[in-house]
Amino acid sequence: MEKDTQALPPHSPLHSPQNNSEALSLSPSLPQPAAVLPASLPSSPTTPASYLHFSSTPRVYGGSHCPSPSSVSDQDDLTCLSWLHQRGDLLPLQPLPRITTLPQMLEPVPAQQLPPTPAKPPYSFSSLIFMAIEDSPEKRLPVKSIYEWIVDNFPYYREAPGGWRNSVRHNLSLSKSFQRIHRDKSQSVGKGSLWRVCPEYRPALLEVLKKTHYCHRTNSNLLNKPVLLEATDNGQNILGETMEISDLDSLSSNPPCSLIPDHEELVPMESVELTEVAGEDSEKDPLADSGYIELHYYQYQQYQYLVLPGDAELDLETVEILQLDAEAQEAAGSLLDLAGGNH
DNA sequence: GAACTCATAAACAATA
DNA sequence: GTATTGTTTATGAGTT
Repeated sequence: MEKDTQALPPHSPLHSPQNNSEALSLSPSLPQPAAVLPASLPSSPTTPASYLHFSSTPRVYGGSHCPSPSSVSDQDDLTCLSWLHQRGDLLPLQPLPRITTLPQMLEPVPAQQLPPTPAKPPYSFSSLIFMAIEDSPEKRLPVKSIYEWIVDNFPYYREAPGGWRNSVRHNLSLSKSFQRIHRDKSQSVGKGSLWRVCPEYRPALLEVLKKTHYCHRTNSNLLNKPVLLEATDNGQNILGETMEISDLDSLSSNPPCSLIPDHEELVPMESVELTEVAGEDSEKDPLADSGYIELHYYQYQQYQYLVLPGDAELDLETVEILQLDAEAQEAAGSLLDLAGGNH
């Protein structure tokens, strides 16, 4: 309540809802970021409740979560994507360089507009399989585990007709991107083979994944079908356990704002060091040294919210710029070597 | 309109 | 015998 308003700077720009989709459609359908955000996040000293409206978590990847090659076996290569299912909408971004104003609240949104059923993820089966395999510690999975990963991360498939499993198998068999590995008989548990991502097709799969992600940023239709709500029954449980924005009463009485970036307040990002983004928080983020930032998008009613921890706040245009820059870096192979495949 | 990608369905064989 | 896995073919929708 109180903290909500105090988190919003008085000079925050006002934006129209119709622009919202373009600005916020970064991730229409995301793997569930359950347990990504610490429950203490909402009580961040600098952004008490601003995360409700527009903030993000400067989490970084490449640390303990995705170990460096020097410290891990070859099964944990640099291209670890294990953040995919548990970190919500991660974009390969630069550290957040600046703090901008927060958008202000506009008119309330009727709760009736909430999507009744989980939305189908925008990702192709190839992408889903790719994510599933990459998210496994061994970088290889049996079909059954691929099913489970998809169901766990995309609630749509929990209730979807079983035909999608056929599609998964169809993709595995047909796509050159995936290789079947015969299980060691001595270690074989269950039937079937293991599947892995063919290294030479890995960059392409990543590219597709990125494009899908990127493309749907501007697909307003998908804004109302956030996977973040898929697992909830009433659609009001924003992010479930990860959200401590549990005060939905305050939400209804203090409706969210539309999240349109302030074009006027963008600040050059190159002037900020990563360490600044990590903040002064005493708690060391294990992901703190990668070039990545984790963005959490939450859906409340028809709006999406980007959550930043601590005092990091930015507008979505900044996010976009950051992402573009990150992609440039990525292309240069400087960030997690995303497209580099196995080395 | 053609080519292409993708999703879906179905049939069938192999395997645990 | 059953369920699962893997392969193949076919079809239609959507996109380029």
